[in-house]
Order: sequence, then C-alpha cells, then structure tokens
Amino acid sequence: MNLKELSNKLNLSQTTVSRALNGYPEVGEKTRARVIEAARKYNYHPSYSAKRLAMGKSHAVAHVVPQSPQHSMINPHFSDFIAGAGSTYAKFGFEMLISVVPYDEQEKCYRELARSKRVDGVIVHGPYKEDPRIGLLQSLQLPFVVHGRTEESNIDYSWLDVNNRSSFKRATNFLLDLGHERIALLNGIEEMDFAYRRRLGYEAALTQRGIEVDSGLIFSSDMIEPYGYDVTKSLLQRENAPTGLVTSSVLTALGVVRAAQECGLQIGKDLSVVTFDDELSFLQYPGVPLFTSVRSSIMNAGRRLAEILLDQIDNPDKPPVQELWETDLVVGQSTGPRRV
Amino acid sequence: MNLKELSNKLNLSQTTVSRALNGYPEVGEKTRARVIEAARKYNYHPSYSAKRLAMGKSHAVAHVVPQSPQHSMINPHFSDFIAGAGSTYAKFGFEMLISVVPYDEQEKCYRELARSKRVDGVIVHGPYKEDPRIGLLQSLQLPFVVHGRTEESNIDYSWLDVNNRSSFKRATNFLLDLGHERIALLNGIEEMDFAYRRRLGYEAALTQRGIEVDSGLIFSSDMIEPYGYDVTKSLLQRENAPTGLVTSSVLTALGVVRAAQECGLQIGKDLSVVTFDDELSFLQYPGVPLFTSVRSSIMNAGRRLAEILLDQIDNPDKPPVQELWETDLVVGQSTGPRRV
DNA sequence: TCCGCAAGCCAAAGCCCTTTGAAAATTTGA
DNA sequence: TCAAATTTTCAAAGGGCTTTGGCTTGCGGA
Repeated sequence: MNLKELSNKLNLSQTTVSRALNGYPEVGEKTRARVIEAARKYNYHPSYSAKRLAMGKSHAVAHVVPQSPQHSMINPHFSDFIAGAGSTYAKFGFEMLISVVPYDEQEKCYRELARSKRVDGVIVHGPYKEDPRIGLLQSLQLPFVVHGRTEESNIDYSWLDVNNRSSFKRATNFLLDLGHERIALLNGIEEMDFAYRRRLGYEAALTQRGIEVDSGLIFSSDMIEPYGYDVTKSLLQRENAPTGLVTSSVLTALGVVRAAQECGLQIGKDLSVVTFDDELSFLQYPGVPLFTSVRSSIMNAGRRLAEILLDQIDNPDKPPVQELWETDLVVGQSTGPRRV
Repeated sequence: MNLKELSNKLNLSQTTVSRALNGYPEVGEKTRARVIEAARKYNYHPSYSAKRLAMGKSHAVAHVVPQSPQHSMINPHFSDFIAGAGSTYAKFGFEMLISVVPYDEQEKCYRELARSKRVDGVIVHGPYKEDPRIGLLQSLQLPFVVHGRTEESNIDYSWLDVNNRSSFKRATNFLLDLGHERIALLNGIEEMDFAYRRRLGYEAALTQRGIEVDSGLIFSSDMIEPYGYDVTKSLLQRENAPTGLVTSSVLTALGVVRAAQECGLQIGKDLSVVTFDDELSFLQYPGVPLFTSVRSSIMNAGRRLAEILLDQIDNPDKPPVQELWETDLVVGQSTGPRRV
C-alpha cells in the first residue's frame, strides 16, 4: 500500500493525504481523521527511501568509530554509551549508523557522510585536546555534538562532558583526607582531553596540600583490567609503595583489586582505591558498592547527547548546547584511613 | 553534481552514464573510461537515497537489540561482536543499523524493518532454545543469519555457533583430569540456547565419570563480574565447597577470582577455574593468560556472520550456511591439581 | 446580491537514480 | 555490397514521497 493507492481509496489527492498524515494545518479535521483511520486500516506506512529522497533528510545519525589494532574504541564504555543514544534514536524514529573505520580514514568517512547526506548528524567520540574533527565537521556543515570536549572548549560547538577535573580533584582529596599521601593515578590515554583534565584535577589536589607531584606515580593507558593489574603489581613491589590509587575506570580498578589481593593486601584497609565509575550497566549490582567512586552514567550521557543532536538537527539555528555534568561521590568499601 | 548534469557535460544519456559507472557490459570501453574520468573530475557520487528508492535495496543491515532493565544485551560481548561485524560492513560499503528496542517490541521492529525495506537483512542475537524470531523472519522474507542457533538447528536457516557443548565438556574434563570432583557451573541464562548446550556439555563430562550432577552447583545469570563474585562467595562458605569452577565468561571469572582472593584462597592452587573466553578485545594482553579457558573470538564471529549475511543478500537462492566453530583450550594460571 | 478571504483540496513538478524497450551506429558474413 | 547480427546509445517510465502554486468551496461583510 503506497500513498497513491491510499489516496485513491479515499478519493483524495496524494497531497491531502500526505499532509493529513504529517499534521499540516491546511487539511480539515474530519478529513484528517478519515485519512488516519484509513492509514491504520490498510496498514499504510510511508516508504523511508522515498521520504528521504523527497526531503533530502536521512533521519539517521552516525557514530564514526576509529579502530586500530592498538586501541579499541569499541569497549564496554562505548557500548553503554551506544545503548543510551540508541534509546533516544528509537524514541524519535531515527536510525543509528555505526561506521567502524581505520584511524586514518576518519576524515574520508566524515566527508563521505556529509556529501552523501546519508546522515543528518554525527556524534564525535573521544576528543583529543585538540581535535581536527571539530573543524572538519564545521566546514562540512554537518551537524554534530561531541562527547567530551577539546581543550579550547570555548569554540562554538555543542558538547556534553563530565567535570573530569573537579571529579578527580575530589577523588584525590578524598584519599588525602583519609591520610594518604602517596597516591597513584591510573589514567586513561593522556592525549585524550578527558584524561588530560583528570590529571589536572589530581595534580591540583596534591599541590593544594603541598604534596609534590611524583610523575613516577602517574600512568596512562587504555582503561582495561590488565592495565590495573600490571601497574598495581609493579607499584606494590616498590620500596615506597603508594597507599592510595585513583583510577579512571572500574575495569582498571578491578585489576587493581586482583593484584592487591594477590599480594595479600586488603582493599580498603591496606590499599585504598577511588575510581571513576561510568556506571557500566553490566557491572551494576545492589548493595554497598565495592568501589568508592566519583560517578556519572555514561548511558545517560549517550541518551542526552543524542537528544541534543536531534534538537540541533531540527533547529540548525539554535545556539550550541554545552553541558558540564558534575559527578556524585559514592563511598564504597575500597577506601579507608591510611595505616600507620 | 547529479547524474543529469554529468550526462549533459558528457553529451550522453543518463542511461549510459549510469551503466558505465555501474560496470554494465552494454557500454563501449572508451565511453566508459571517459565517463569514469569525468565522474572523478567532477567528484560525482550517486545519491544513496535515490539509488535506494530506485533499486529497492538499502545496502544496510540491522541488529535488533532487545533492551530491558533486567538484562542488558548491550554488553562487552555484544560490542566486540559489533566491532567485528562492523569491519565487514565497512569493507563492503554496507551500513550497520542498531535498533535498541524494548523486549516486547521486537516483533514490531522486525516487521517494520521488513516492510519499510530499510535494511536488506538482519543478524539475530542470542537465540533461545526455541526462538520465535526465526519463524517470523522467514515469513517476512527478510534475509537473516543467527549468531548461535536454536535447539532444532536442523531447520533451514543460516547460523554460526561455537560448539558450546563440546567446549564445556572439555573444560569440565580438564578439571576432572586434575582430580577435581566437585565442580560448579556458572552458566549464562539457561533460557538461551548457548547456555543450555553448555550445561549439557558440563553434565555429560560429569556423568561419563560417574559423578552425579548436583544441581546445587549450577547457577544461571547474566555473565557479569558481580555474579561470579556473589556465587563464589556463597559457595566458599559451604561445608563441602567445590574445588573447581567452570564459568561462561571471563567477566564472571574475574568475579570468581576476586571472591576467592578475598577468602584467602589462591586461584590455581586452592581453587581452579576454567572459563569460556570470547577473547574480548579489551581484556587481551600478552603473556601467560590468567585463565585456563576454552576460547573463540566473538569478534571473528561477528566478522564472519556479517560476511555470511551479505552473501545471503546477494545470492538469495544459495542454501543456508551453518558453521560450527570448535574452540581452543588454552592453559593458564587458574587451574591446578586438586589439593588433598 | 456580490465581493473578498479563508479554508480545504488538488495537479503536477521535483528529488535522483535504475531499467526497459527501442533506435541508431557499427561490425560481420556471404 | 547489402542484409543480418551486434554493439552502443537513448528516451521514457518507473520508484514513492513532499511541496509549490493554484484552484474550488463556503461564509461573513458591505
């Protein structure tokens, strides 16, 4: 059943039927009711392809995911984000398109997306301190929003970020308050803006207390379990091992726990850990949380960012939206006063 | 630049230009060369929307992801799978569309996808022992392939599965050979076919050695870290605690390790663990693996399944493809002989 | 009674490609 | 050399929707 057939059945023109269905005002209310009823009865649904061709809109959004053998963008953090964004898209009838491309083909991919009008907008993941994608997308006139932000966040584009700096300052302070002085940072990859800011927060907390930053206690890597394990293992073998750790992800923190326990240390007693917690859905469970953490749901971020993007697509002239989310500090079992 | 403009520039008809570009034989070689050259020069690319409308093909594949508050399909296993499938799609110029929908709207979603011709095919995730989606998709005439299979795998559809039964039999046997007799199974959700088969394998191994299956040692849940932790914690408090465990995912196994260490037990000495390992990309690291495991890359499965689907789309008349992958047994540090 | 103005509806053009059926140009074969 | 076969090209008909511009109604005001 297509528009033509439906309008024949109704003895109306395609114009009127189309307008009735799409809520345009120039059609009488009884007519509209009749049309809607008929559409339901005959199970009419407009063809997406035709609609897109006619309107020059794709009703789709892309996530371009750079993939390299070294760094996998497709990780649990990403998938939770996608789950959130996906639910927004579903709600508004948008499609989500995930393009997995090699690092050096990203630009090509964006250009292609813009040119082909295959999508109405994109979400940019994991921005670097300075990120060429921002300028590229602006020049391509392709609506976009950024998960995170670049160093010069005053540039005019939409982003949503958690307050990484304050979160890590707070996390570090929490350990300092407990008496810890040698505190390690297991950061993400520091070329990325979020990790850079996290480090700043960590350093600020230390400096404020007059504790010198020890670069030997700062690590940077993909936020996975073995990373936490390996670093902790080697840290604990040092003479002057840290008594507190701040980590960038629960995954990493799990590695820390494994290493500590293997060394016979009790988490929360012999070693304290505060982690950033994205509230990954597959790690949630009821009860007192294992980890003391600063937390913010990455799934909610996905949901919200998608909303911002869709809004941006509908209203290209609205000013950019920039949201900075604060995190919650949740005290779990992984922290305790420094043992003397 | 659209087709019309390009053909005007060339003083050719749209027909000829279109055919030249799409490799049809009824166009002279010099003409074709001329057309291709011009297309490059003017940076002409056909419009996807128009192409789709004209051909009734979408060059896209959907993954319908049921989402509920209880079970999150979007987990690290899924995202690795997607990464694999995505790379295949990218290679062949297909789009990947992820539809996150509530459980009870799946059928509607599939019907909608089929009706609207928004995609040329779908990949079915996480089949149950009996799965209504199979019949639905067959009746909708929408090409599909299944990751895993249903109990009656002789039905005529394409699937790719790992040999869950033999893998778990093997894993269990490995523990039995080490002298373990009380072996727990931390399975996935047993309504799902893969978990059902895993249990069969586990039980078969025990029975073959004349060990009675103790249903008190069998657990079933989403394969996450806290699950492994909780179950292990409670198991170790029993009088007659198991000395060996078989788990369905490395995530769960990590929880097992955490619980065991917390109880002062050493993994590989006091407690042995064999896990199924999907080779999740974010958990890979060099060196002797922590876990003894039966393994098969879920990312490769995604890659291959996408290939099968695309092939199926191109050649609808080819018979279904059914692949059963065997797993590798890799010995790590998590297993050792039973202590007396 | 007639005009003007909304409100309601319509025909047709436009979006941009593929594909059919046929014509024109070229080559082949006797 | 000319008809037949083949190659090359084309005009036009889809595909299914939106949207422009214009054409009817029906009604209130003059």
